[in-house]
Amino acid sequence: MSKEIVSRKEDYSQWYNDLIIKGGLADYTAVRGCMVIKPYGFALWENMRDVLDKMFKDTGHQNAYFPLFVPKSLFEKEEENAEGFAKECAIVTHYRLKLNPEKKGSLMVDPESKLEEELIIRPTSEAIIWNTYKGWIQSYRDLPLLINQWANVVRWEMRTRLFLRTAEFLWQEGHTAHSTADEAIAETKQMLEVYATFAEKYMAMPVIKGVKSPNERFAGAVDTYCIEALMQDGKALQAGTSHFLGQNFAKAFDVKFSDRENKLDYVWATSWGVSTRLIGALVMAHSDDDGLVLPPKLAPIQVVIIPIFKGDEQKMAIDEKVSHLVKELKKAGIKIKYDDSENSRPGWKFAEYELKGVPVRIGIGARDLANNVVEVARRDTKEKKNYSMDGLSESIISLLDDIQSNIYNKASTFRAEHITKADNWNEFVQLLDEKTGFISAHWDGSGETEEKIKELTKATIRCIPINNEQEEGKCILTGNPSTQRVLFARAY
RNA sequence: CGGGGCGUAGCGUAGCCCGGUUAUCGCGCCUGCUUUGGGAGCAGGAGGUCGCAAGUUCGAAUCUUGCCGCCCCGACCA
Repeated sequence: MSKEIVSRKEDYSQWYNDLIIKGGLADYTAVRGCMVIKPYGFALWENMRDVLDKMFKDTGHQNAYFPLFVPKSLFEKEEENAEGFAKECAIVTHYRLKLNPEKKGSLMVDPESKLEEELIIRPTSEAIIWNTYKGWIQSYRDLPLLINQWANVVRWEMRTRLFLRTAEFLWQEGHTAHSTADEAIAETKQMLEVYATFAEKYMAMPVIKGVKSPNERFAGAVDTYCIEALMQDGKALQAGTSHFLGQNFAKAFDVKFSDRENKLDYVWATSWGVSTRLIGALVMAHSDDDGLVLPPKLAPIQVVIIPIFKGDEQKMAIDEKVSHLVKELKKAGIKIKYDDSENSRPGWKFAEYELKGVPVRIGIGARDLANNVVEVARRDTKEKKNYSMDGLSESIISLLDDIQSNIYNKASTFRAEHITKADNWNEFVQLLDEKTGFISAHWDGSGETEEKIKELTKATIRCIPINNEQEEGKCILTGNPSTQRVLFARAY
């Protein structure tokens, strides 16, 4: 019973923490603001990573790796970017410790070891990468340069939250260089599509594709494209970003190329990334009061088999039958676990795998052997049904597909119900407070108005949706003329 | 850095206001038996610098002061 989780309605934050800690994904550590990702959580990340990595490679990208440390002089070259991250950097100033003469058994920073130049632990890698690209790019023949890196980064946030905002997190960051603005913009949009496809097809999480307002734009970008997801508490979550960087970094790092006419020009850049935050999004998008609900396409365990038996004789008969089933299901490409551990009883296992979000559970006992059936329980609806053992792999595959689309549809319905139009200020505030979710409203396009709305309501412009419908209207706050609605929400 | 709260076994906690035997209870853990189709039952057992330091006192988990750490709310943010 110690593993019971707090209900979502009672305490949303506690519910979220319980899901992650008791579901076995991650835990806090001794390090401030950092977490340890446990094997089950990491297996989930690996599955996500594998899918994304393949999508990147299918769109012509290659992986590489750049240093963790960024010398301060490089870091500060692109001013806007440096300023944007200045307040959340971890900095290496020394390289050696020594015994503390005043306190036996303790160490102190050796003042003699002060670095001539401080090293910034990357909060993002544009600086170190563009400094490297300078040496790689001379001609249009070297372009486009399409590189991705899987790495960890550090952002010294004031307040942290498992997966959503930790001091250190894992991510991928793509950094590309192009000979024309159009090509770079096309790349930015292409990667946004990749992210959206991943979120919807694999995470079963509907997202809105859009462009950030100038206030919310990535420091150093010309345009920031994003995918925005909606969580079950009605708050929005930025799930991925793709930036068109213009020539800002090329100019800051002096990266020029000769075009076909032998004219020198700065290259055009993009960067794009998603992080372990996606795990937080996944957790919040689908889970319920019984625990995690993981989409079959990403679940580390898709099917768990639990034997129910009295005595060794029954156990052996079940083992024998299950070994054939496991072989059959594995052959069909299903990630399966047979939990025949005798340390815990069936009821405990049922609850445990529900907590862990395993999409399908198969129960098998002496009774089932006699009838040539298994009991199949699906995590999303908690429905239980007997399935014939004959052709089990086919029926399980179609069940997994069904679960995948069911949880997508559920999230999709929820989101559709939580995008609401507001046409005046009172309505806007009331919707934010009572209905939550995305509010579609007119905005006069000014940064001050956006800032003011944020101050008054804590809502920010999540994005201006791509291919947004143009419509005459009046700004929700100022009444100034507006040409389109944008999406507001309170966000993580 | 501002406002609030908390630190007692691996986890969650009672006791603190009003100082007094051997620090409470639940989960978990260990041993044994019985169990096993929705988080098992019984019996026995192990496990504690009561966050740290100083002070008051015959006596401190409890009172005082200082420090440290954590959580929540705000500013910041993928």
